[in-house]
Amino acid sequence: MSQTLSQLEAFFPYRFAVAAERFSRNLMDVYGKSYGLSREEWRLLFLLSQAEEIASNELAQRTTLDKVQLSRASKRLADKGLITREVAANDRRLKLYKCTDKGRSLFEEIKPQVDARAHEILAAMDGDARVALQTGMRELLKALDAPEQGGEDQTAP
Amino acid sequence: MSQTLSQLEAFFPYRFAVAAERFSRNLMDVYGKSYGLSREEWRLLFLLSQAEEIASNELAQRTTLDKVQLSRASKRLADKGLITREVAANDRRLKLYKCTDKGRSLFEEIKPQVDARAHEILAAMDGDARVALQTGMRELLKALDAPEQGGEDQTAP
DNA sequence: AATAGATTGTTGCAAGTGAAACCAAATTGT
DNA sequence: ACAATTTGGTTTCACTTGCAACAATCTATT
Repeated sequence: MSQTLSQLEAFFPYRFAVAAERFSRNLMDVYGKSYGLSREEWRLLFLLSQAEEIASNELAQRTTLDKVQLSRASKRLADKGLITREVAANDRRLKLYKCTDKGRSLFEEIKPQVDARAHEILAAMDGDARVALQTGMRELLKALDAPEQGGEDQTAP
Repeated sequence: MSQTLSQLEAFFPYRFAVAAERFSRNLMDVYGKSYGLSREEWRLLFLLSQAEEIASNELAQRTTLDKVQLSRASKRLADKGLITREVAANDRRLKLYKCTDKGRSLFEEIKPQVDARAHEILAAMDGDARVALQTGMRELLKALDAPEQGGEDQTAP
């Protein structure tokens, strides 16, 4: 039964990365294969479908997308007619992103399927383990957000 | 303090992916920036540094690397002189991978640094949260490994 | 033994990605 | 008001990645 794991398989960072990879890929199958959205496009559409209008500088803070990814993903979404992007009137460097009706309705179509798939995976877990995972993840995110408690940059400028 | 999260930020799969991405990137900084190894190369070196000799078909099972990734990563590692790969005598389609002394000593040099970085991040978490994360992750991996309880493949062959 | 089929590793090509360069617009300092 | 710096978005270039075709080798069927 309990076959011994290789040291790599026992290595927590590896297990973490593998789990995340599989989980993510599982969901990508839903919005990717069927609807041709990349992960960045999906995230952006997700965000925009809820807000009326978001400026690019706001997005940069709220997402893990850097400006290059944002530029490319938004261009593709705009080409597909799912969002619009127009230059802001007050600051013409910025762009204002809006979800079109088409984009919003596509999101409404996809979202339940993604939820279902995620739920399907998590439902296979024990209830206690599920909450453990969620609380653990929340704390990990805090730890990753924390100001790198000193050990980050040893080189002087 | 507790600013309301956007629905995307509250979406568990998103949080999971972000956490994994940051965590992984943090470690990649160690073996990547300083030693020029890709994640696949690092994993392969990790695995090979422990075993005497591994055949490619074994590797396919034990890793998340598909055959293309394996071919490319192993070629690069071989070019750097960190591993050797020779065709198996009994089945000349297969290849046998071995870690060279150079590869093993490089691994021994990097591994503690990766451990240290991982520990540094996890140490910023509360102890309870840390074990919660680990048990949750273990159960999630089980759930992901599980025979996809029905909903996976609806297309008949 | 010979052909058909399956398995394995590599390669070619198109699409994607990251880092740096680049251009446009705004802000600051003089 | 003008030049210098800063900020934001796009583009370019080199490199990686995923998918599919490919060649090489083994297995099975006749």
